[in-house]
Amino acid sequence: MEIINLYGEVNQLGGVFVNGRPLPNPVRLRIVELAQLGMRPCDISRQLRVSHGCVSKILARYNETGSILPGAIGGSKPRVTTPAVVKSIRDYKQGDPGIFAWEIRDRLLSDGVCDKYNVPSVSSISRILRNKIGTLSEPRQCESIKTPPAPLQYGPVYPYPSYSGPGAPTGTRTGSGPAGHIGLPRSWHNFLGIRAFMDPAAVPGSDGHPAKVEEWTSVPSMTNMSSRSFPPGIHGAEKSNNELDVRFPQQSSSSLPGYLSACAHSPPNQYCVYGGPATNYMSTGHHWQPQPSSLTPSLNSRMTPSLSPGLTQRKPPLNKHHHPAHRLSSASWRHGGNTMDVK
DNA sequence: GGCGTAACGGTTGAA
DNA sequence: AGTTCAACCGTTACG
Repeated sequence: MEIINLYGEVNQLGGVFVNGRPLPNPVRLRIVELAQLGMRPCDISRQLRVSHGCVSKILARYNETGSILPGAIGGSKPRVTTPAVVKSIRDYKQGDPGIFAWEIRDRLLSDGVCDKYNVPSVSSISRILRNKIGTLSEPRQCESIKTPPAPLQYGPVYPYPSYSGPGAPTGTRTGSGPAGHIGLPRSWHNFLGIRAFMDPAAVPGSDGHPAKVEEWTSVPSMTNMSSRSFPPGIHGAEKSNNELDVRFPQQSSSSLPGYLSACAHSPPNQYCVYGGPATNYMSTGHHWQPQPSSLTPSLNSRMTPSLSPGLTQRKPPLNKHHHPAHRLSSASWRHGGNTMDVK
């Protein structure tokens, strides 16, 4: 694979990508737009010079979640050290300053504060004691000596408090199955595309979080994409991409509101905020707080127009079977007098 | 030829 | 401060 510069590589189609990093939102948006215009995925792939696997994935995700945004990269599973757990630990510690971490762990279980799936590990408890309750007392040096009576399973800690439903883990992780977009393993994902709809106030927009756009702003040519074609309000998201020499001509007829709503599931510095302040579309900041019914976001309701006030009506989900008449030549095509130059 | 997806190597960020 | 781990990414190759 040819390395064209510090950041970008070139795929087989000649498109530039950054390994390990999501495509810029404008490109993702463009993929969905083109698909909604009836262009076949293979043509989109060629047109945007994005691998068909990626096109397929993005469109599948969009169909699934209603969001064009990438998932949350990095980070860890939702913390098990919820305020309630910390409070309990504090209480235990206050009640018995000499209590050991493993004893706390046992008590969390026996008292029902946690279940076996979300009980913090001993090391986590130790860290809590050290970092959050450190001032209470510190007989901790003994903890490494006083070991639990039996080897406890410190394995994965499970993100969902008291989650013991049918899908409860059987010794492995909870959350989604492999590649699940529904039972998303991290709480961010539980409201993929949902939060911004449900709680516009939770979409702070440009709140000072610096968007990590440096790579893409450096990418020489993300295959000629232009921000012109994106709906108002999304422009903030592609701000950085304006610098790209990208050329997409037509004013997009598809406003595709809500495409970017799912940025709530991305951390503030998440690269998905390519363009920084996408004020009304992107939520920054982590939203680890419990999400009501978050495990089963209604994907059917995700596109409910009423959930996206002020935004134009969502288009229906993409049809998997595009009408042949909508096939577009990859050479050039016109929209509103503008011509898309493929090369 | 088009499409879905596993494998792969990479990035990221909380613990 | 550095490491680990598990999430995600897009590309590639295969069926």
